[in-house]
Amino acid sequence: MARSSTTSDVFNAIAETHRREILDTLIGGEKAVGAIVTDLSLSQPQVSKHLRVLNKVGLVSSRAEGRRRLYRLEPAHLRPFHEWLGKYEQAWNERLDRMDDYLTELQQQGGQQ
Amino acid sequence: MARSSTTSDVFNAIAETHRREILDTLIGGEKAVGAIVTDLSLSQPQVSKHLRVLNKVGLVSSRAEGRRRLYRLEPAHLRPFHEWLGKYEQAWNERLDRMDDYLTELQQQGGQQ
DNA sequence: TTGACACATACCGATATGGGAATATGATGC
DNA sequence: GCATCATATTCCCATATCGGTATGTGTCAA
Repeated sequence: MARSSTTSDVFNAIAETHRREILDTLIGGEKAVGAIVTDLSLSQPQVSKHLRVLNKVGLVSSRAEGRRRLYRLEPAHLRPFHEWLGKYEQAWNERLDRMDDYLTELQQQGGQQ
Repeated sequence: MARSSTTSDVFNAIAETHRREILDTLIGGEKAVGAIVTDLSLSQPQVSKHLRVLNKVGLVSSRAEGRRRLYRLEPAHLRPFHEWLGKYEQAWNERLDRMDDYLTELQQQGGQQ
């Protein structure tokens, strides 16, 4: 059965490292598929497929320019994340003291590497 | 091969609907496994396994109390997600005008249902 | 029309995942 | 020790997903 709710929801869309990288590279602005391919050193079909997923959930949109296809970020569709995360802000603040532990932990990890 | 980076990162952990529900139900405070099972109408092994994943990425912690095991939320570990989202705030603001389109879209969807 | 270029799709194999059923572990009370 | 309760773990199957390779589709130039 695997991941019950299929890839067509936003949370699954960003679960993939490569897809997040694609989104990251689009922060700068519109980009053609080929540009993403060279930027991230991924295969062309790989990129096309990931873009398809991102497009399905609305995180990117595309427009044709000649024989190229320009993709752009649609940050408004990051909204579900903001809203979901918002629910945790209170709990977050209530246990802000624990944050220190976490940061220390991070530093230790960084030092170990 | 499937999901290349395995379930051991926060993004994958929150990609699952049931895991998000479990996190949601823990916002109120510590809860025993059995309580989660009845609250969400999931099977006990299902809950245990999801908790295991959430625990691995640090989103929850557990403590034993008698023969029960109480899980609590560790919101500080949502930080990677929070930071990732932060990168998009600028792009977000730059294209705040598009937000209107999105909201309109939402309203239309709501009206159609 | 033909060929090159840019991208999308289809098909396939390997792998990982979620869920169910059964069982193991561990604590409690008798 | 023994039975019971609460939870964790194991085994198994069905399915989804990622990536590669090959091919389709559409656009431009000559």
